[in-house]
Amino acid sequence: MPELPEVETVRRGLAPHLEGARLMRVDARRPDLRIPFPPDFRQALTGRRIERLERRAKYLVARCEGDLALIMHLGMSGRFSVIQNGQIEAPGAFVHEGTMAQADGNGPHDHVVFETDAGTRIVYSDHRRFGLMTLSPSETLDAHPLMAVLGVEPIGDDFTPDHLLAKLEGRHTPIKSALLDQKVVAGLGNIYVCEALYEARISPRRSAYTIGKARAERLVPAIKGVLARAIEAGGSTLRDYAGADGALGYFQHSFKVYGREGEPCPDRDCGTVHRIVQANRSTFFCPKCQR
DNA sequence: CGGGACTCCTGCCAGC
DNA sequence: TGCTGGCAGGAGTCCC
Repeated sequence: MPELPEVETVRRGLAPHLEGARLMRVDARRPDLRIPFPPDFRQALTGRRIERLERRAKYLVARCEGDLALIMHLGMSGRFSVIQNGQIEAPGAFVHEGTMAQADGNGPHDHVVFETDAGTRIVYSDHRRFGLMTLSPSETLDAHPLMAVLGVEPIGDDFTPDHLLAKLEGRHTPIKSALLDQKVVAGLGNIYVCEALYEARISPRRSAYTIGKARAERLVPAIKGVLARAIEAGGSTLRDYAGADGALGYFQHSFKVYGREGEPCPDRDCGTVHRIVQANRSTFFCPKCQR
């Protein structure tokens, strides 16, 4: 369940190890994750230098020399471990169900191993295999089918109340579902949508097209604020990382409503946090103050 | 064509 | 105690 802030935290943790490094060895231990690895995956990447590690929505993109981009998605359980001199030096990036042992590259869920010219091993583990890795020409990355459908970045200047209103026009789906649609805004997941709607005091059940200007002007800053604080928390986790368990991710943060069914409305103490199911996903909200 | 249901996958945990 | 079924969900696909 990494959402935008967790992916950004992973990017910041991996960038020092990947940017400027050359991949000396690339090993995919199985034919696929959520989608098959490209047939030339290993061959195309081996020997190539990575210039930049970028993030687009929940995707990581390694921009390589020679017009090649490596597109990566963590799915729900994807994580990276960085191993230097046989020791795990940097966080494994993301753990969401308790604490798992750091990947050493030999575990049953260690699916991809990169080795750089600095002698660093970067191991991608993903026990549910909802993640993916694929390749694209770098120059036409935005036209890649996975990228072309994505809406604007919620933390960017293009994400404004007016932009959101235009995207929601005519959409009769609940606002909760609309915000999970990566075409509307790219990078939100179940948890931060619940949190942002709570902060903006908007009911997750409200039809998207009825949001209106005033609510949109609360919702957009709420989304940006929730994400910014989560990125900040991830950053401090990275800085503080000192060889503990390497766990990064949601469960270092605390949420106001997500997972808090039955608890009192934390900010306004006006009601109780309820859990409902929308589009097969749990939604947590306070029916008293979210309208 | 919009929108909801379904699907992939595996670890975990409540409940019997 | 040990098994089982349900649940978690990102995002593509399918169907009404």
